[in-house]
Amino acid sequence: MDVVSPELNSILPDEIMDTEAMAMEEDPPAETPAPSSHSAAEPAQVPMETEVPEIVSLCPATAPTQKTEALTTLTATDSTLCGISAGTQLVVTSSSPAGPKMATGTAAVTTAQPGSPVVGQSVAKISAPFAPTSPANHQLIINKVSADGKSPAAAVLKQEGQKLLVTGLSKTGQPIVLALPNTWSKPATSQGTGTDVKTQPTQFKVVSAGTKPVIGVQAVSSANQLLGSSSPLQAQQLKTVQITKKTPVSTAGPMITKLIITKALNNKGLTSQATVTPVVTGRVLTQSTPVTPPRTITIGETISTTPQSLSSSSSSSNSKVAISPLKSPSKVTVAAQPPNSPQKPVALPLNVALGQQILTVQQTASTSPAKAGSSQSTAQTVKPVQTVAVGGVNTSQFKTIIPLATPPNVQQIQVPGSRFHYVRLVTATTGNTAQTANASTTTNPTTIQPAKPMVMNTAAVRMSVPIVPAQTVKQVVPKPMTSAAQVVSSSQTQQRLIMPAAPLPQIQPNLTNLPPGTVLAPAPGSGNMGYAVLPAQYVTQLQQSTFVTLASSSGFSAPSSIQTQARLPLNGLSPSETTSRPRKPCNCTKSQCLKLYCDCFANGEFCNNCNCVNCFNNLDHESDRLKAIKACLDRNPVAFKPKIGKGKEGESERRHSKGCNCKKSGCLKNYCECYEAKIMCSSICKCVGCKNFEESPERKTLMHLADAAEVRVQQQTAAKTKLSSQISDLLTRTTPAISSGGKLPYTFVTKEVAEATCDCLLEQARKAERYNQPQAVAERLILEEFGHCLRRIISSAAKAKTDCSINC
DNA sequence: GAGTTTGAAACT
DNA sequence: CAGTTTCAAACTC
Repeated sequence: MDVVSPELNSILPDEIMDTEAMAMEEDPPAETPAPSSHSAAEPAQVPMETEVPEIVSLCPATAPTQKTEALTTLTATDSTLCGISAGTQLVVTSSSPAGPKMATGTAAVTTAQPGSPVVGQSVAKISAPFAPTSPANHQLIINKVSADGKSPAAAVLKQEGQKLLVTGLSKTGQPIVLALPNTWSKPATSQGTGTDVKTQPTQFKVVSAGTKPVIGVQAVSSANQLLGSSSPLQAQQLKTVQITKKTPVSTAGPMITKLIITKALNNKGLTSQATVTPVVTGRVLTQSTPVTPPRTITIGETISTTPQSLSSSSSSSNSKVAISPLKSPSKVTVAAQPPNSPQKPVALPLNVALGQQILTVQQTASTSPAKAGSSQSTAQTVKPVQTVAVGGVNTSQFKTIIPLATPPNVQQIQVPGSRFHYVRLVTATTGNTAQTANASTTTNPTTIQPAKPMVMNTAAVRMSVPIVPAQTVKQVVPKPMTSAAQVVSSSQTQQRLIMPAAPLPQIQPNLTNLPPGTVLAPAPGSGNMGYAVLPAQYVTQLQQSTFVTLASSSGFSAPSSIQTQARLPLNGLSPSETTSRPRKPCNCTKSQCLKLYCDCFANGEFCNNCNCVNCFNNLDHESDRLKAIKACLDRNPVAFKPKIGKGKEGESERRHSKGCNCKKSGCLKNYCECYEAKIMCSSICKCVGCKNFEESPERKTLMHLADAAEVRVQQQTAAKTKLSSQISDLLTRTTPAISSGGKLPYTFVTKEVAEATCDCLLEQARKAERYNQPQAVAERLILEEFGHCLRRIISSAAKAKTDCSINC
């Protein structure tokens, strides 16, 4: 992993990216969030995975019905509507004309010129001119932090306005709009504990990824800003919205609640210019597009009222999260319920309804004012964090909603189905926050995991949030899913999020070569922003466990303070995952799976179901793993980049980046990395006696043999399948014999009958051999003979049964 | 399954 | 950078 200094972090809006894509990206993402410049910097369009334009509005709302009201009456002082106080809801709504309208509708429409800030409105309005082209990848990270526990965030917003960053444009120009009401961060109570915490500018980060995994736009300002950027990105859309909300607690100081929504969208097919109609009702922002169905994401904090889902498809239960991989309109509702009273537990129901996938996440967080009060600046507990990784159809769409709790705790969003699987974590830091959070991913809202108080540095903490099986809290109730629907979460394994990456030695980040599992973290005591880069494999591994609950807190001051144990399945001990794990297990014995000898490690994966000994390539040894990654990168900055890449123009499309050095194998065995990758050696190879070239007769012979073997295997498999089917069919047809008390046909397979059958089969084999029949033919003859034998046996059995019934 | 071979990775 | 060692996968028996 890499640890990025806060300074670097601050200047890296798009540090999270696919390394490969980054390498291909020539133009660094514009640091400035200016929409125009950003769009200009965007590379050529790439196919969008999601066609659905989205408008995401984040604002607290207690009920959808209040949205309209908030729209019209929302003022800077209107903290009740969008305030952070308990019961408030953050509603993210995205709708398109084609789809069902949201309950809130579009009360307000604001169209802003590119880069033109919207100021003066108490209601945040976002409208970004998006280029007709849409980015393939979108990642939106919004981090809103109000460190000021004394003054209401609303006041700050009112005066300085909110900052809104809009990034991510659909291929068709569909914008992703994020709107936050001015009162979003406004605390219900303006009480400050008198701490030295100063009002910090509301911070939003929006990162969109196009050809790059993430093309980020980061803007931090106290003034209202409208940042819009259109990026002709292609590929996958990843949206990450992280919202940090601080609710000042009279005694404990501000409490920060973070919500992260990551969404990967497949914008393919969108051709119509998205009509952006950002409506900020103070609670709901809606966007409608002519083509795509509306998508609604509702994130709400509710105190007494259950989170209301605006989507009809979403489950009525607030604890359900439905995610639809389909392009069909979807709604995502996330309700976070911070406690008005720090002493009361806060339930953060997360409702996301997307198509057929339904996820239920119940998150409960409680704050302990006493703890916070005792140590205003240091005590902090990890808020419950939920991560939902959803693999959409064809893995093109994903939506992940992760509510984040305390600032140091960053939750990650997994976006499977995309080559960009990295998650950017933005951490809000308020030096003085104490929070106790419990998180549980369960339909049962009552499940609460007591959070451990943690001492954190005043500095922001970045951490990686790998998802591991939860030992304690996770409770998942499988939802009935349609065949097309994929269950995001599995009840088989409990998982939780852990946040290991605490103060780690800073690693000079090489953004172009971020290794898998890279965590961008600030040095202890500095910086507020954190980034976590997760390897793509994490997604795969995490997909197995949908619900992740961060139930425990970890101290970030020292690695040893990590309280949450990574609970990856022990090697070979997780049968439930074996079926979904295509990768070969490693057998490392001496490397601790922390060197490139280990394929798992080299691929950026955690060891899972491996046969390794003394494995450190897991979350239990996150620190060691990070160090090992750093060491590997020190030796070879591109150590984690794919070895097989594009060759020079005119050469083979795929070639080994370094070339092989084979001496004895002739590059015709799997020892050779080129041969193993099924590519021919190239000019950069240093192999001796290479036979792995186009005209090589040995290679051709080998290939033919391999093809023949493959065909043979397929034939055998087909024959076995057919035979099995026949046997099953025969047994099925003879089932009545069982019910009638008769003997089953196989009872007639006596030793003599078996021997006779074998003789028949052998005779067929000899026959085929005599006539030099191919093996396939011989196998067919044998199988056919076997079928004949079975029929005769069954026939005899039936005859015997008939005779018996007559005689008896 | 044990032992050997092989070449990349790591080390000097 | 070259030579050597280590390592784990590939391969053979």
